[in-house]
Amino acid sequence: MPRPTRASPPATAPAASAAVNLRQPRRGHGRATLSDVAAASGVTAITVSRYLREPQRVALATAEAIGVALRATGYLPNKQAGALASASSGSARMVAALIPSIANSIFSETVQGLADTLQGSGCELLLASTGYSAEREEEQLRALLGWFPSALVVTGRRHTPGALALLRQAQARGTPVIEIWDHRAEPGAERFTQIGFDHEQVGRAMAEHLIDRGYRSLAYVDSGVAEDFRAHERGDGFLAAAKRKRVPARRVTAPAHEAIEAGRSAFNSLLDAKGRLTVRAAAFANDHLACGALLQAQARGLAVPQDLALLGFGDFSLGRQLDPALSTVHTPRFEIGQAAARALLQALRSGRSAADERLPWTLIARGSS
Amino acid sequence: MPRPTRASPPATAPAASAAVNLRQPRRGHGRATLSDVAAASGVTAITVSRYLREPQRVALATAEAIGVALRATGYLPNKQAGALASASSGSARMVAALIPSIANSIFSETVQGLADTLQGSGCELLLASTGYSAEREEEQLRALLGWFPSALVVTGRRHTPGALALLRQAQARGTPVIEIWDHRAEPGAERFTQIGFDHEQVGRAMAEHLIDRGYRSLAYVDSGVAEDFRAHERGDGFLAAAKRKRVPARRVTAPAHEAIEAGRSAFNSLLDAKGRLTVRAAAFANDHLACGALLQAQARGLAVPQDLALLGFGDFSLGRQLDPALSTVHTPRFEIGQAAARALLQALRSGRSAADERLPWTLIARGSS
DNA sequence: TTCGTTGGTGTTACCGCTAACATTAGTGCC
DNA sequence: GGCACTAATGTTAGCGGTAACACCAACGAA
Repeated sequence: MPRPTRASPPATAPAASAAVNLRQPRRGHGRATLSDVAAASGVTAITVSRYLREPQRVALATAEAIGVALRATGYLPNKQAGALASASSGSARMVAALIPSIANSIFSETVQGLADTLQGSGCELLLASTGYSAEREEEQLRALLGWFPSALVVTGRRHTPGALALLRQAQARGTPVIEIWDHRAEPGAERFTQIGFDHEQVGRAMAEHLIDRGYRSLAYVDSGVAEDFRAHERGDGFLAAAKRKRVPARRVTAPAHEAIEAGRSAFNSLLDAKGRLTVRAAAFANDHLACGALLQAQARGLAVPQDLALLGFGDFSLGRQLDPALSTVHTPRFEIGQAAARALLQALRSGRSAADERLPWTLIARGSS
Repeated sequence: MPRPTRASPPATAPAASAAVNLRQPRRGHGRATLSDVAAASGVTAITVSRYLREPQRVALATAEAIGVALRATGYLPNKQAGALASASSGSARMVAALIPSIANSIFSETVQGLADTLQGSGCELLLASTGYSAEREEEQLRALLGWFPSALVVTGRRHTPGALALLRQAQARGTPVIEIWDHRAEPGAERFTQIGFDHEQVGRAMAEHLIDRGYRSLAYVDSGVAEDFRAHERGDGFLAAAKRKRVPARRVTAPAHEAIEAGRSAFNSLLDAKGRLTVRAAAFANDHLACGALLQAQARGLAVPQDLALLGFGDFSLGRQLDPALSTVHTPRFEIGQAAARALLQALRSGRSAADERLPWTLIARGSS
């Protein structure tokens, strides 16, 4: 019995005093609120609020009464209100993530890693995809920021000036900002936490692998998606490494349509006017392209890797099943999501910004190179 | 220094007027608010609010002043506050989606369809994955409901009693609830909008296809994930159709690990003690399983489809590239997301609950059957 | 006794925004 | 001129919750 009669003021006095307030009430949405629970358990709203946040601070008897009332009313806290009342310090948190494409298995696994790790931490995931467009990224970022996310996850380190300003503001206010899938030690001013790896370095490793295997005429088949910056950077690294080793190498760009099909057509750009191969080995922006090229090469009667060596990127299941199996670069796509979630939870807890994390990738030589 | 002197009232009093309200203000988060914009443009907050929602209702001169102030302050509306103030009627909307697994390409494309179609409609996507667990679904649902989403998208029509109650409550309050990936004309009480197709019917079609091709001894290789209800239902339909046609058929269950590998082991359960095939044709819960089995069969020197016919489900890219290409059922995975988004936007606009939608699938006979 | 402490709870104000209603100035019309 | 009517803006009171502070009884120490 938490409280005796209490002052008992002119409680709920009808008729008398309240000549005021004949205004139409703003009907709620029908869900139980804190006050409903409070009324049902004979305390005030703040006590229920305390019970929910720090149960050990209310008396045992009160706690039990509140517990009963909570169950009876089926109360679910309104996180909008909670977040509004205690900007950021509350436990009602939302993480906004922006990724180029959800359907792409690369990113879907990253999102899964994020979602799994966020699970149970009291953070919900607000997701948007940018379609590899920096403008869309800015637009979406603006939309997501309206919800006052407690942390931001964006893909890559290239953003429009507008997006960059928004991200910097958020960071300045103490909202962790994490860039995933990229990691580049750049000097420059205030940066964001990066969780990923260096794509130029991967490109170099790809070139070196092919050169080590003895191929002396190379191509990098780049992604047809103009704003797939990471693929382009791998290409930069590839060409730079080839140049350093004085091995001829060129870059061709695949068409932008469905990737396996694009790989098939990309194969043709490795041929000269008479249909003869112009290179001995090719590296690709992703496994789908590489698989398309592999299938096309075989369809034209070429032997892989004798006539043409192929190297992919991503380690998708398809490549493992072909014959020869595709040599490729395995990327920590799930782990990037996990690490981002861990970093951001850590940052939220500690109040300090999260540390960069460089995640390992591996070049897996299978039959195609 | 947790607390200042306190008790000593005139403490730190700035002498003059305000003897009241020496309470510490609840510092905001540093972002510009409506009042900031209002102050900067010489009007009150409500006018700015009106300008943002119904620009034609403020005078031209005022509108211009506000426009300038908006840009100067870099104002971004706080959607939490907006949603709180105008429960549901506001344009700040959030759609909560619950899917079994984001990494699974089936669902990731559906999420992409959802996200793409929601894009620009002023709805943001709040996403959670359940890992194919009904309990986790309920838990996540509870968490997501805290944000008062304007609409709910859940996968399938099987839910825990608790989740069902929550969904029904939400629906009763006017929140559209959409079940995707399933469509089953069941009598029963108040149902939710369903957007998908009938899995039992697909299962029947799979059996009939194999029987039409002349196979007279069948198996359905079910998903090892206990709560992949839709896969089980396809199995039910498969066995029922076989029974009706008096063709022997049995169900085996694949192990729950990585799907291609699981398919390889599932293949073994089609053999008898002496390693001889016990069936002439097998249908699978998904393409990954089927591909694994196909590769394993070929590895053991069997001819597909002469010795064993195989039929998958899902139409993943891998199956198209194998030799023989995998016969399968193509599903409208992207379209389901699109249709769900369209339906829910429509429901939000009209205030009426959305109509069911049965989406088409197709059985594609390729080389493996 | 006196007073400071502590545990448990209530009061007030406010987060940022919008619904409902109020107010003011201008307009057209008899 | 008086009056209803509209356009433009303001005032007030919330939405549902929590921070800051106030209050009070029970208790222990001086």
